[in-house]
Amino acid sequence: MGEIVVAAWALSREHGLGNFSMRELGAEVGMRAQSLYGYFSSKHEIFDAMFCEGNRALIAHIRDGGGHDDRDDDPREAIIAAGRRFFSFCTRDPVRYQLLFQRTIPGFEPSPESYAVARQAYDVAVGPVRALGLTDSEVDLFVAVLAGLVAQQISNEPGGDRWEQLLEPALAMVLHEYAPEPASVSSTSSRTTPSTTPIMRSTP
Amino acid sequence: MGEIVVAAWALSREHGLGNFSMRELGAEVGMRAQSLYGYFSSKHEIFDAMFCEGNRALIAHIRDGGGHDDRDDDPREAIIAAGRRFFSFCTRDPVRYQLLFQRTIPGFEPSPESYAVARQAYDVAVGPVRALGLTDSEVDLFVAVLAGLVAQQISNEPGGDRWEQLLEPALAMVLHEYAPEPASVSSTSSRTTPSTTPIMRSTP
DNA sequence: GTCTATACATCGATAGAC
DNA sequence: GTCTATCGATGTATAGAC
Repeated sequence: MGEIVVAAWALSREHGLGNFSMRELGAEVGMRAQSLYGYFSSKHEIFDAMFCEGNRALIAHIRDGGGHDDRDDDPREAIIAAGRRFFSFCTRDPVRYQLLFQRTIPGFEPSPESYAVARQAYDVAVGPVRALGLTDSEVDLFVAVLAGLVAQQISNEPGGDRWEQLLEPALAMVLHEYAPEPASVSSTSSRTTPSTTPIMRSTP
Repeated sequence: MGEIVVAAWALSREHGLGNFSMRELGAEVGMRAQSLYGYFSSKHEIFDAMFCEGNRALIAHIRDGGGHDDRDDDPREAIIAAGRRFFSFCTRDPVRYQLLFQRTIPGFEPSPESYAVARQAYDVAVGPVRALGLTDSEVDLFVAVLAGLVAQQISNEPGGDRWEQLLEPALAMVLHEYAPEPASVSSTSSRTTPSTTPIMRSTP
């Protein structure tokens, strides 16, 4: 059962997401295609198991992705660190990224159970940003910037670091623009509010 | 020939990108599936024609997307305007966006001819940002922010404006952070360099 | 639980007649 | 140029032996 999902990931990384036949997948685990239907009632159910497992892996990767760092006590450093972990999670396995965030398999919709895991993963990933007390719109902007960097890296230079190098300055830019200055070091800054008008959203 | 491509777009918008059979496409233009091979030697060649046409449409949309505006004399306003045009181009036709920028059709690679059009479209779209004299990395950041907003809008709220509303503040943020102040209005600003260190890139 | 065997509709694609 | 005929492969499904 788990072995089938592992083989499905392997074949997807080899030939592209979902580009494997049931006969091929069966051969990979020493079965005929028909026997797979004893475990999954359709190919989409296999995708659903992959989707669920991928989101669980994201949760684990964000949570324990590098042990505790003293700098995590600084919420800004925690955000950068979480961003790095999310970025590496996506770029190190573009096929998984495609299944989890692009969802391009025709007709595939995750089951309610798997979708709940995906929502949980989102909450975990976005936690450090929320902890800063930003508005929903500002959280949206954070996530969009990170998503944009990931998407550009994967589609334009898979395996490279051209956009990964922009991660820290980009997140620092958003922090600099929208997060209140930390009440430490020095209070010489005369500015306590964001330098631009707060972002307004129409949909609450 | 053009009629076939039009029908391919229509079917893709109806059933998802590429989710049409040659038989279905043939029926749409009053042919049998086999006759389509007199115009295109494979289904991928149809995708290539769609890809090429989509990029030509992008070039046209960015160039004449709203007549001349006096504010276009201000390079910052020109950037915001170009960003808006790119955003609307993508969100108004998510299937086209998927073909041009996600490229999720298994095994499809655009021909060199079509890819050249795509590069030209990129140059046109990014022109206003380049005109500001930013580094390549800063241009990358601009594009990534815009790409992230588009991706989030399309995948999380197609037809809505939750991320579209972030477009102007987001681009203003990048301008505020990386572009020198315009030499107009007042010179009271003591800051003439970006507030953070310039972005460095490893790959030249 | 997995096998063999068989089936069906559909797919992209090709060959050859007209 | 468009057709008929046909190909191998696919996802899905069922029946029955071991």
